[in-house]
Amino acid sequence: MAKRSYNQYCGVAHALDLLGERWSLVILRNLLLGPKRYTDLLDGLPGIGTGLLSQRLKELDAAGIITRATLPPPAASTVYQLTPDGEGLRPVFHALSRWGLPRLGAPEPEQHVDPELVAIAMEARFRPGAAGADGVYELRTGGAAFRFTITPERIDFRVGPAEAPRAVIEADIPVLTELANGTLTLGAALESGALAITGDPTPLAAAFGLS
Amino acid sequence: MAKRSYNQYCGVAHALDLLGERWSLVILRNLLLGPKRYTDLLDGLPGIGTGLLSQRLKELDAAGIITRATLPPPAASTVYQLTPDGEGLRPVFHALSRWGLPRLGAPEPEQHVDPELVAIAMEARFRPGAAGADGVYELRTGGAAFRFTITPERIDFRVGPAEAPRAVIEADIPVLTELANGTLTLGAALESGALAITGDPTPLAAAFGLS
DNA sequence: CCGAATCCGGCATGATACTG
DNA sequence: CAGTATCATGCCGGATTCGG
Repeated sequence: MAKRSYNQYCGVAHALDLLGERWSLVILRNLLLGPKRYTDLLDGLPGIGTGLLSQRLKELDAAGIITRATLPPPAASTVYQLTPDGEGLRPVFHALSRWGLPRLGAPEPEQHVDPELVAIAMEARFRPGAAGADGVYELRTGGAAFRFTITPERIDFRVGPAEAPRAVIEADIPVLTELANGTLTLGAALESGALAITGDPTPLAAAFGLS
Repeated sequence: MAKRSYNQYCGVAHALDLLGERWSLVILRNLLLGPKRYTDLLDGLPGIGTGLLSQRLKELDAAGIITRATLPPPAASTVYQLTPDGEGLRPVFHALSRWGLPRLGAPEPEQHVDPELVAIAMEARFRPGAAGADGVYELRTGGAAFRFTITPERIDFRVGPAEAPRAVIEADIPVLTELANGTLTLGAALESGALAITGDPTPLAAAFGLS
């Protein structure tokens, strides 16, 4: 039985044929910060059901968007990660995040709140071309730490702390969300104590277009 | 009964809560070139089924992404159109088109081929910032004509011919698709006669990053 | 414990028929 | 033209089970 398709000669429709099924894009979003194991994916996707996750991973693998890899011993566990084709989806996620974030209010009780998701929102907020912002930084939020590297054209977030970061930025998840959103200025967040930066805030303000 | 949701505090997930159901994004894509009637949407979405189209239009209306409008007499027919929030989705479609187009081969027999869809691919291909490309142009393909207006930051496609365009570009749909894709150069297309431009091709080459 | 496969009730989808 | 009603089918979500 053939996969269902929109059957249109159109880049958008074809993208949605590959990515538009329920959970597909959300799974890929969770792979943006690096490889993940099956169980990690399950934990980050409340409600998915193991069978459907398994099926989606197979479809995305068959489409060349993700690969299954086996970590070297002693870890020896299998992980899923984006292929270069999958990495090419980053602009799609940035656009979705920039559109969706302003419509997201305060976290509701039943909502799953995850530090990785706000890291992705920050990645989407990044504006290339800021001068003098290059370097490695650290973001701490919701009990997690991320290391991010800025170059003039690119930003790269990874899970885990940074060594000798140029600056460390720390705030809770809703504050960072409002910041990524443009609802809250950097100045106001620093002044109220909702956000702390150790090191020089100037390059960060430039890289994220914050005032 | 509550709509189903990914229940995550994340801009991407929230966007997909509003847009991720089957057909939603494809319907919105078909509104990118201007308002459409119910039947026009049905014709452009083979396989949707009238009930589902009706339901999706209601959902998108309730979410503030589209509006229902009644044309002034004597037309007096109701059309659906993007709200400003819906217009804000353009970057999402551009990103999806740019990702999906390279994976789209030649049109297959069962695929629905539509001139509007290639116009959207051209819109997605547009690179802002080209100097000296401002003006009104016409695109003719697949039996349809489009008028597009270029400013330094923006391009705007509309259905229908242009008056006194600065240039007219004409080719069939697969050729334009390959061009939007980068698979075919402007030079090669002109030389082979697959594409014709009346007027000056230089500003078009600049605006679309074509060689 | 990790990484699934299987089964099942319920809802979403797709096609057709029908109505204001 | 612009939808609603109905119905068969298949997809989704949840629980359970099973092999490494």
